[in-house]
Order: sequence, then structure tokens, then C-alpha cells
Amino acid sequence: MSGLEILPLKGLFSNEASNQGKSARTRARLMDAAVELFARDGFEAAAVNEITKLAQMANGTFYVHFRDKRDIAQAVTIGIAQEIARQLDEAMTDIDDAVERVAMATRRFLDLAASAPDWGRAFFRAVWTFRDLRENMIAFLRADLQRGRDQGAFTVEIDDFLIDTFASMTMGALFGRLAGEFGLEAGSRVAELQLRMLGVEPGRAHAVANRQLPELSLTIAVLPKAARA
Amino acid sequence: MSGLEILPLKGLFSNEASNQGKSARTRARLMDAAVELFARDGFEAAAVNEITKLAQMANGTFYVHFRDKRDIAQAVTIGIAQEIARQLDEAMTDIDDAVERVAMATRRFLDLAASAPDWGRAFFRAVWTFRDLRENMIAFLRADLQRGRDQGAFTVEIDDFLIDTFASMTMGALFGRLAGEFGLEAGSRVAELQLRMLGVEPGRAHAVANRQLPELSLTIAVLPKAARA
DNA sequence: CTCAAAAATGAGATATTTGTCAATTTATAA
DNA sequence: TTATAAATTGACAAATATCTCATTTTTGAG
Repeated sequence: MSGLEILPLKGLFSNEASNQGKSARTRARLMDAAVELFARDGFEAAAVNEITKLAQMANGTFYVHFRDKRDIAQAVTIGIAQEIARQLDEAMTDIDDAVERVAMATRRFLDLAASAPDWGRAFFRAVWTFRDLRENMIAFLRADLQRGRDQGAFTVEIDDFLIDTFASMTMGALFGRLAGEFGLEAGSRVAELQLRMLGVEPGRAHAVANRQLPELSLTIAVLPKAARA
Repeated sequence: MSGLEILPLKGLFSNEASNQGKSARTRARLMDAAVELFARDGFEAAAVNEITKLAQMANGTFYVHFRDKRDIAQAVTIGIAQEIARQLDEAMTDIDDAVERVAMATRRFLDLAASAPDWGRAFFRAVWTFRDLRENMIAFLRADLQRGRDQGAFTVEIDDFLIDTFASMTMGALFGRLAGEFGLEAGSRVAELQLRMLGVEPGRAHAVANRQLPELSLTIAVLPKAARA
């Protein structure tokens, strides 16, 4: 019953939980399965049934860890948002200029989401469902947009409506990217349009949005877990 | 069994079909109920069951008129898109300037969708589900955007990506409007941001997007059907 | 190793949803 | 009015889903 363990492609939550207790690991497996199904079928259509089947565990186990479907959806959504915010923050620590930051956030976000399409899709669907998630996103953007305004780089007023519109543009690009309608260029293109909207001079908008990005050291990747210690 | 008929608030499809045969009227009632449920629960979660209950008819009747849920979703979606396109066209026949047309289309669209929130919500959910609907929308926009480019009013290249992004902005505003986060100003605000993005000089973008719109003679409204002839 | 607590199991009771069909009602043309 | 076709009905079989719980398995502290 032991021997070589076949290493399945682990999901992200599982990865994070891989050195925690058994309960946390099972919970994480369920969340990974949920991400996959939510991405494919949407929240409403995904069955608890299917989640446990995909996670290869008994039906009843689900209810040990979550009250119901909404409960796991909430957990998954928050988890995705936190992970994305963490990675974006990490990728931008040393950038000061608001114009650069705003363009980079959009581009990095799209690359990130496209590199883990299940997460991207789940995020996309969740955005229109969970207000909390939307507010997280907005808070993340507000600081940089406001900074740009203060620096005189942006000529629009920064308020909820503007931020929402800005975010909608990014989400639209995400959709197109995930649907395979657009490729790698989507990030640069939407960033350029966003900068134009904000009032950045077109030449600069184009230049900043198309600048080569430094290689990302922290893409979402699947690390096979080495033997303990 | 006859006598005074209580006049229920009729949906839009019913209204259109009110002088057609019985089959068409029943079909329309189903479609109206479907709009309401799709708007509330989304396509996946809405049950055929519920649709017929809401339409106050027997379960089996549904299957006389539609093959299954996807079938009615398709019909509803196409119907909404056609109705919206028809009304937008009608509202813009006498406008020539591309900048004006683009701003007006966005503003009228939002007002229209907000005046029939069920339709607006159903449309919003359908946009991310049915490619056909998206392509309809894009085709509608392309002509005016291209015209603006040709007239020298817009400085961006008009391609699928741009149109998608433009549409995403409108959809974002629609969402906020339907969610009650934004009010009547949403149309003007998003139109202004769109024009800025396209390269219209900010002062003009503001002026055009905020110009008072002529009263709309053809909002979506519920007309009680007068006695025949 | 032993044992109590924690985790996992899966059978099954309950509920919901889908789609079919024979029977009934309604519309309409002759 | 009457005959025929069209539309509608609602009971029901079959499929799916949800959630519970008595039982078994696993874990880890002592």
C-alpha cells in the first residue's frame, strides 16, 4: 500500500498546504478540485458530488470540511484573490512610478491568470458574483491610480466608477485571453488603452505598456514535493 | 371561466407576440419567464421546472416549445440582442458624426438595459456565455468605430481587441448600474472614458458624453394591450 | 505499542430536475 | 355544430444532487 506514489499534478492550494496537517491537506485538495469545476461549469452548476469525485474522496468527506457549496466557493475565491495580490505585490515592490505600476499590474495580472487558466477562469466568474472579491481588487488598484493622479500623470478623477471601469477593461482582456481569442499581446494592449484613458500621452502610453517586462521569478508553478527534509 | 381577465405585468416577448397565434404567445411567455430566472440565477442554475412555474403552465408545455434549456437560452439571447440593436438603430438614424454616435450608443444602451433590468441582467450573463451575442455586439460597434478612425477623430487602431475592450467598459458600467452601485451618470461617465481612450481630446470627450440626450421615444415599456382593434 | 480523537467512508434517505407520454382541453375550419 | 388538429396538462420514471450518520480507518501523543 506504500511504495512509489504516483505524483499527480498538484493544484495550488494543495501545494500550499503540503506541509500542514492532514485536515488542511484534504481541505486544499477539495478546493483545488472546486477551482477546476467552478472554472468549467460555474458556481451554480458545479456539484459537490463532482468535486469529491474529482478530488478522489468520498462524498461525505466534503461535509467534514465545508458547510456547503457556497462555503467552499467563498474559501476558494478569497484564496485566489490573496494569492494573486501577494504575487503582484511581490513583483512590484521596487517600482515607484505610478504609470509604470499601473501598466505592470495589469500585465502581470493577465500573465498570472493565463498561466493558471483554471484559477483565471474561476476568478473571472467569481468577480461578478462576490462583492468582496471586487472590493479587494479595487482597493488594490486605488492606491496606484491615486498616486498617479497626485503625481500629475493622470488627468481623470479617481473614484469608484473610474476604478471599476479600469478593472472591467482588465477583466475583458482576461476573458479574451482565456478564450484563446487573444495571445500574449493582450496585456500590453489593454494597459496601453488604460493609460490613454487615464490621460497619459499616447506616445508614452505605448512605450510604457510595451516595455519588456523583467522575467517573472514567481509564476504559478507546480513543484513536485521533495522527500521530507 | 372567462369574465374579467387580471392583467399581469406582461414581459416583453409576450408583448411582441400578443397578436400572434396561441403557440407563439405561449412560447413568448416561457421566454419572459426564462429572462427573469436567467437574470436572477444564471443559465446553469435556472431550472426548466421553475420557468414553467413562473410562467404558470404545466411542466410538459415547455418541451412542446423548446428542446431544452440551452434551446430557450439561445432564443432569449438572440431576441434580446435583436431588440436592443433595433432600438439603438432607431435612436441613432439621424446622427452622422462618429464621436456622437459612439457616445450615444453607449449611453442609450445603458439606459435601455437599466429600464428593463431583467433583460439587462440576462444580457450581461449571456455575453460571457454565448459567442454569437458577443459577435453581434462587436459588429454593431465596428462600423461606428471605424468611421471615427476614418474621419480622423480616433487615433487608435480599430481591431477586435479594441472593440472588445470598448465593449467590456460598457458591460462593466452595466453591471454597476444594475447592481445599484451607479446611477444615471454611468452612461456619460463611461462614454467619456471611452472617447478619451479612443483619442478624442478630453474637453470634447467630456462635452459630447455629457450632452443632454433628446428624450427617448422608445424606451422598453409595458403597454397594456387595448381591446383588439 | 495502545488508545482516544480526528478524519474519512459510502450507503442511503430526501429532494430536485429532467424529459416523456397518454389523456384532456382548446382552437378553428368546414 | 362537429370533426380534426394543435396545444396543454400533470403524473411519473429516471437521473442527479444534497446532506446525514453509523461505521471504519488513520493519526499521533503518551
